[in-house]
Formats: sequence, structure tokens, C-alpha cells
Amino acid sequence: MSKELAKTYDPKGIEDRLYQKWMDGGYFHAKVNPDKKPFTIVMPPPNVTGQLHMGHALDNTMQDILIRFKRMQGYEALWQPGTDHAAIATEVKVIDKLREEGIDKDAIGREEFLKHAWAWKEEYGGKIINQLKKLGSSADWERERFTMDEGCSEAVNEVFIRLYEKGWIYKGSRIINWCPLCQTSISDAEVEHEDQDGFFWHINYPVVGEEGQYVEIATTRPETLLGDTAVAVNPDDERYTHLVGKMLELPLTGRQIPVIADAYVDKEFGTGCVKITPSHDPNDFEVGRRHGLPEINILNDDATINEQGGKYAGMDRYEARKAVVEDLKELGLLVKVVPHSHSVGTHDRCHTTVEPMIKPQWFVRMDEMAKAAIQALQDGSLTFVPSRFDKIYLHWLENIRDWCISRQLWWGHRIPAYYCDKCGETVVARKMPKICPKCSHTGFRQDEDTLDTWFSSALWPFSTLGWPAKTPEMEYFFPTDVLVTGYDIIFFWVIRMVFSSLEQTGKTPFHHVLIHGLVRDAKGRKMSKSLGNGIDPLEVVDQYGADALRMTLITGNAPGNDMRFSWDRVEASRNFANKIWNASRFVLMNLEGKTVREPKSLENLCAEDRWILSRINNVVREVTENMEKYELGIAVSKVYDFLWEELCDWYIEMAKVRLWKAAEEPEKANEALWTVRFALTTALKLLHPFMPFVTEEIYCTLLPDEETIMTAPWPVYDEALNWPEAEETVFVFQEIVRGIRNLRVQMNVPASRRTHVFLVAKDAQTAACFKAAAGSFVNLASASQIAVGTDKEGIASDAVTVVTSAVTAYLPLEDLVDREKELARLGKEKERLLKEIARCQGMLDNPNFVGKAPEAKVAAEKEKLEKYRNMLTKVEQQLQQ
RNA sequence: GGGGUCUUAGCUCAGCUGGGAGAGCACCUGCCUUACAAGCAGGGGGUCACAGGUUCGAGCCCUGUAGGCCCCACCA
Repeated sequence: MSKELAKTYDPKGIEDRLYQKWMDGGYFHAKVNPDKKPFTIVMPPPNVTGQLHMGHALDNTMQDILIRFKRMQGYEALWQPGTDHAAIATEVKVIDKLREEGIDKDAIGREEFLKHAWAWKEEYGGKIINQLKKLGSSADWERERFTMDEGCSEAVNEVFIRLYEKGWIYKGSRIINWCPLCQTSISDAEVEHEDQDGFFWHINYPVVGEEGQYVEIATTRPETLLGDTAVAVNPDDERYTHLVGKMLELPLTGRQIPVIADAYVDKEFGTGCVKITPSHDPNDFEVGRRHGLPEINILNDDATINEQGGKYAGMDRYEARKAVVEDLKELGLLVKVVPHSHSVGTHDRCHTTVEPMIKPQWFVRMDEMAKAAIQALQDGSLTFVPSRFDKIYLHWLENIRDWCISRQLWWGHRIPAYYCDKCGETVVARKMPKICPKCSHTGFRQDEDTLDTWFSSALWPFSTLGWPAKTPEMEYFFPTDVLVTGYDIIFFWVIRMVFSSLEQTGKTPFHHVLIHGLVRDAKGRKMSKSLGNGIDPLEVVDQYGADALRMTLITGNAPGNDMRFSWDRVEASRNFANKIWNASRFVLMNLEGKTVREPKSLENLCAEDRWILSRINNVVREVTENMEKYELGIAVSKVYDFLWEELCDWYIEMAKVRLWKAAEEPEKANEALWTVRFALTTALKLLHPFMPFVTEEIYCTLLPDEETIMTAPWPVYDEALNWPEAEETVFVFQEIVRGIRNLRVQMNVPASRRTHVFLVAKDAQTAACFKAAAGSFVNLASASQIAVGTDKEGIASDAVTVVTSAVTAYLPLEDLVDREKELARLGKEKERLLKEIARCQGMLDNPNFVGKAPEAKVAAEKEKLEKYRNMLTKVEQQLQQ
């Protein structure tokens, strides 16, 4: 089969085939296994009706890398997948779809609507999962869950009831954020603040019974005047103390309102007098409650003025604003209008300006649970990567307000609260109660509201494992190890999972939170539907393959940082896949018809073999360390460099000499083959988490007895494969080869012309070393032959040189040598060495350096100095000739 | 108003606990060398934003300045 491998790697077909093979092999499935240590990642559940975007691709790639890595390391690695019902997002979509069909949500009613919603879910729900599979995601699909499936819903009810019974969930009329478009309450986290240009309207409120006396207030929302129930001043504000307790004429309403004193008012800001509208401003609400003020709601749910607004009833809030201002002007009560930029709360989904309103809603008391969540971070049971997100987490928790969890939606978990038809008694229970505990009535109706979608996602790390039941999975896989998500979702999700888990299970739901940034477009803009600048990950997969996409998303990116997506980078990744594809094609061609045996003694292998083995061995150690620290970008670039530069550009080129002479010297060829295959397959294992498909395809072709690379053991560092002297020998050879290539370009030596190369080593032992390795470098140095000795006898005096620490290379180039040029070159080299020597000398002459720097550093500098001095001597000798 | 973050080669970005500045792309010069032109070899290009400080030694640590981005925030 190997013979037919295409010259360029084409992921099409291969990826789907391999994915199917993995599915069939059940490699993604994790089970409770006492013989292994568990490693668990819970997948942030994508919106059930969502479309895969670059954010998902990045998020899932990172998780897949970690899970594949840990799986290879021998952990029982569970990647728990699933989807989220995404209450409001989905409901909006279903409403839109129904509208297109001419169906009105309210007309068909709750039951019927939910049927449509479920049908929608069934139709589109699997789509995003299939898209995730295209990326190569090795999640345990057998365990796929949905936030509204039976088990998760049970968990939701359980938590609701527990918190209710503890008094931490309560229903109350509080001021909440109301979206007039979506017609539901939303939580603080869902409000986005936008700076908008507006005005400050200064309005006079006449003082009752004191002709010509006014209190001037300033407001950005004059229409809310209709709901004012007081004007407040600071108790220490001498300008107004005499007014406190007096009544004011509230314009346009015929009502009278008191002047009250409250420390909330800032004397310095505006006029120092604040109109108080308890029903439509969070601060005013607080003030109102403190002073027992009436709460007058002036708005309908769609933000039109209600009957409380008198003549303005029926107007939209902005229409009413205009009308109110006009009327005030006419009454002569409008003092002035000042342009003013202020921040306005908008709904993060539809960007409609949110209206604060007082409504009966369900809340979760946050104080105690927030404390526990803060504690978890402080005592180290939870850590963020990178750690700068600690502050964001803490700041949010320290300033948290009670969480409004009820939503006036139909798609979601219906609140398990029941009200007696007769006496109105509230019963929170798993099922509809039969008899009222208060009045023994038997008729109940369930609360109409559903829960914030994040209420169920907050339970995701344990609800998916079977909680509240004491399942073996819960016992074994929980708490999970690492959560991978974007920084934009810390407030919505991470924090709520942490406190929910701490409260319900007593444990943090995960030990580490690995945060990534946003994938932006090539210009650095957020990818968005409205800008139309989004790039479909599936299109990238289609054109370049999932491996290339994954590689692109991981390379050169540090945790928590945003990244720009560019097609150039995808192409570079694709080229890398092709590079290793061809490297393995080379190996396969040489493998053809041979049986490779492991050499009897690795210790006796030639220097270049031990070099590459030593190198991959060290790369294994470094990459593993990087992976453990979640430094994925660094890890993958090390594998990249090893494969491309060390293995392909050097080792394979060196090995060719032996491989081409396989017929004459099969044993040597066998050693080269074994070594190259070992180094390559080891590197493939390191690369597999990043580029699962191409590595699998190559690995199984190179090692036909292996079923998959997925379960191949992750390589471990082996001290027996550490050969620093072999590394040094090859390193010197590389210096020489680079020097020779340099010379040849400078002297315009035709590529076809091969030259003799004489190496003069500093001593016999070094000479022997280089003699042994010389053969492998003949081609790299464009040499006809490489002779090695310990003195220059017999070498033409006009030969050009390449000087390294251990060896000097002489090239008799006769006719090609340009004396002047050569002298200039040597002069430059001398200059460089003198500089280096001066640098070393300078450091070593500094008593502070010698005295305070670590011994190893000082020794290293001494060694360098010695080396450069040697080289200088040789260059000077050459110059004299 | 508070906090975070960034400023490194023409572009996009790495740079792990402080110890001689890196990658990819782009550019220039040679090469279709029997794995790969999606390639090979060679090359140019950076006072690591600026100013101080700590240190034997700073791209990295501290302070300040300038500019960009982001988040949080009930100043009407």
C-alpha cells in the first residue's frame, strides 16, 4: 500500500475515514476503570441550534489536544460532550421560524409552541455535533447529554428545591433588567453597557405652597418623571436642608411628592437634587425602599407608557420622552438641555435598551455562595491559566448581586413552584402537589416562568455525570480536571459552575480553568454575523483539512490572548502536514521489502543516529512539560521544529548515504532505518494531539501492526537515550556544513561542482569521531570526499577554511578563489571573534560577575572564551598564508 | 471611575522561573539535488514603545509616560 502514497497530502477522504475508524474502535469512550487514573474535561455545551464558528473550533481543539494527550499518557480520559438548550437564543429562533410560517407564538399557546421547539431541536440539534466531529474531536459521544434531558432536568429541580428550602432561592418583587423586545427579565450579566450620546434635561419642580420656588433636578430620562415619588438631596447639603420634608408639585401628573434626604445623592453632581423613580431605576429603587416610597410602574412590558402615565399612556418610551419635554417647555419648567454622554444598559442578545422594572421574579441569594467561590480560588483548589483572570473572577464575585433566575420564556426548565388556586400558597416541589398544605385545596397551577439557561449550565460538570444520583461516574470522574473556555464567559458560566458545585457537591467542579481568547479576523476585528467577516471553520477544513485548521489555531498563541485568523497561516500549517507526509513517504520507500530490526546496542550506533535519538528524547521531555503547563503553542512549535529542521533537513539527508547503499551494507542501512522510523514515530506521537489525522494515517502505515496512534503510549524521557557528545559532534558538523555552503555561495561555486574537504581536528580522539561521521556529511557539504586528520600536511596552502571550535575545514578551491575576497572574509571573521572575545573577557574581568553569578554561568563564559581564542588563532594563521 | 492587557523584523505573533533576540508569512539570490517547488540552500531586516529604577546582568522584575485594545461600574 505504501507505494501508492500521493506526492502531496490530501486530507480529503482520509479524515472522514479515520474518524469513522476511531468511532468504530470505541477509542473515544471512557468508562469507570479502577486500574487507571481518570482525567476529565467537560465540554462547554454549544447552543443546540448553533452553528460552528471559530470560537468553537479553538475551544474544542484545545480540549481535544489535552484529552488525546492524557489518553495517550494512560489516563482514563473522559471528554464529556453535550448541547445546551440556550433558552432565549433558541426561543427567538423558533419564534422567527413560526412567524415565517404565519404562526403566532401566543396564538398557539405554550404546549403547542414547545412541540415546535422540540421539533426544531431534533432537526438542528445534531448539526453542531457533527460539525465538531469534523474537527476530529474525540469526545465520548456515547455520553452526549442535553441540558433539558431527563437527568439534567432532574438535577435542575433538585438544586432549585434544595436552595429554596435553604432560603437561598426566593421570589420577590425587586428591580430587574427588563428587555422590552424579548419581553423577559434578564440577569445583570446579560446587560451590556454602551456609551450613548444623550442629553441632560434640567427640570424645575415647583415647591408646594411657595410661589416661585423650585427644585431643579437633572435627568437623562425625562419620561420617568411620570413615576417619580420623591426628590432626594444629600442630608449634608446646606443648600437644600430647608426643603427636606416639603412637598413638590410633580409636573404633568397633578401629584405631589416629598423632598427626602438620602446619602446616596452626590452633592457635587448635577444640581444636587435627584428625582426618585423607584420603579425604573435600581438606585432609586433602593432609596425608595429605604424611605418607604410608593413604587409607581409607568411602563407596559413593551416599554410603552401604561395607564399610570395619564395622557401619555400608549406612547412608546421615546415618544413619551419627546412629548414630556415639549409639555415641560410649554409650562416653562424646562430649565435647560445639556448634551450628555452616558452609558445605557442593553440586552446582549438583541441590543435593545433595557428598562429597569419592578417585577415579581425568582432570585438566588449570592452572598454565601460567592464567599465559597472566592475561598476556592484563594485556597488554590481552583486556578486560572493564565492567572491574571483571578482578579476578574474575584472582582465579579466581590460585587455580585442576587441572581435573577426567572425568565418569561417557554423554552427552558419550568420553575418547580406551584400556587394554590384558592389561597395562593406557594409550594416548591418535584411534582404538582396534590393538596394545599395551608387550605387543603386540591387545585394548583405551576409558575409560568422558566429558568435562566445558565442555571442548568451551572450544573453541567456534575449533572452530566448522573448527579444527584450517586453514580459510579460521579464517583470516578468528578471533579473534572480542567475547563477550557473563553474569557468572555467567565461571569456567565465559570463562576456559576464553581459556586453551584461547591454548594451541591462540596467540591470545585474543576481544578484548572484554561482560558483562551477570541479568534479575530485578519484585521483584528471580532468575527460577527453583522460584519459578515466570519470565517466558517468547516470551509477551512474542507479546503485545507482539520489538521491544518487545528494547527493554525494553536500555533503561536499564548493562553488568554486573542488571535488573528489568516489564510496564510492555514497554508503554512497545511504545508507542514505535507512535509511530514513526504518525510514518511521517504521512509516508506526505503522500508519497502525490508524488515527493520532494532539494533542490538543503541550505544554503538553512529553519532548521527545517537544525535537524533538524543534530540527527540529531549524534545519529548520538553514537550511533555509544556503540555502539562498548558503551553500548547510552545509545545507544538517544538515538535514542528524538530520534525522539519532536525529530522527532515538534517537527519534524513545524512541517513541517505547509508540508505542508498542498503544493498552493500544492509546492517548500516537497518540502523538508519530503525532510527529514522523511531524518531519519526516518536515525533508523530507528540504531534498527534495537535494533528490527529495525518499522524494517524502515517503512523499506521509506518507501523502496519499498530492499530492506532490514539492509544499509543505517550513517549517518556529515557536517560539511556541521552548522548550529549553525539549532539556536540553533529552540532560541529552542522557548523562546518553551514560554513561550507556559505563559502560556496559567496564564491559562486556552481551547485554541481563537488570539492574535496579536509578536516583537521584538534586531537586524535576528535579526529576519530569525525572520521566516523564524515561519510554522512558528504552530500550536505557538496563534497566529493571528506578526509579527516590532525594536521594540515598535504593540504594546499591556498585552501579556504571554515573554522569551528573543534575542527577546521579546508577546501582547495583553486581557480575559484578570489584572493581579495577571501582575505576580506577572513578579516571579517577575525573581527567577529575579537568582538566575542572582548565580550567574554569583559564579563570575566568584572569581579561582580565572577563573584555573584552562578558558577555554571561563569564556567560557561570561560569555556567560550577559550573556544573563541582557539578559533582566532586559526583564523590568524590562515590570514598569514 | 476601577481593573486588565498590549506595544519585539515589512505583516501576524512566540519568547517558560532575568544569563548572548526567534518563528511563520513577505522580500532578495541561487537551485526541478532520486521524500517534498506545499520544496532545498543562502541572504537582508529589530537601540524588544519611551523614561527612570532594581541587578554583576533586563525583552522579561518595579515605577512613571505615551498610544492601542478589552472588561467591570447604580453617579442621576
